[in-house]
Amino acid sequence: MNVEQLSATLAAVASPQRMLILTELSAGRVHVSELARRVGMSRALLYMHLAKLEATGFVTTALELSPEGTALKHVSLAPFSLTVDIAVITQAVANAATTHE
Amino acid sequence: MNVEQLSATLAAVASPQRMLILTELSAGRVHVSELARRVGMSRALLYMHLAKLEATGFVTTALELSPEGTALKHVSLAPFSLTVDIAVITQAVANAATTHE
DNA sequence: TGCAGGTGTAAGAATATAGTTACACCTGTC
DNA sequence: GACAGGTGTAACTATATTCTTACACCTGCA
Repeated sequence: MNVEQLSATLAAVASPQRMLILTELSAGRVHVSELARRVGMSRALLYMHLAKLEATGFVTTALELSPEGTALKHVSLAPFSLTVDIAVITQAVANAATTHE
Repeated sequence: MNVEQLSATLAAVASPQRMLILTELSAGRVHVSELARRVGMSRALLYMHLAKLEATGFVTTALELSPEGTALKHVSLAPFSLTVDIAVITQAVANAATTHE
């Protein structure tokens, strides 16, 4: 984990809106339109937040067909636990930003 | 810890520049101008970053007189360890933003 | 007096993030 | 066909964050 990755990961979760999304998902997976209604935001905006959460591994998505035949994009919470202390940070800084891992 | 506080805390540390500052401070306390030289940024910009780190408790500052009589603002790393998982987030979301703690 | 080396901040520019609106397209049902 | 309810995204606006520049003021010293 380099400093750019750690920063992106922490930034993804450091948002009240995205914390609300994660909380809503903790009860179980939900499709995008329903999730948008529950958290009270437009689908377009939710897509932006989901893109950040998915890119950093906090959620996963799966496009599936409903029994009625319409496509539903299900969003699921991915298990995670982050610990941030000075050792983690110095380690991330030590890894060059250009390093793959 | 409510969602606003948790968000501010995570956002404070979710910055490559501020991670570099914390790493530099892990070797010991440094005064502001010296720290600015070491991390390669202007003092004005460093003050902005330090304000965020101090507001969220990652660093402490102390204004002291040097042996030569000039004032030096020493910056010290505060011990910290954050754990972020879904329980921490749901708990923060459950606490109203207007709640004090 | 004139530097050198500090502290502290205001004001504006540049950039990134967040949010809105509107569109195209799909399936099933009345 | 028209409608309800989905997915997906482009383009734009609004706002927040980051960064630069410039200033005022202080102490010690040649």
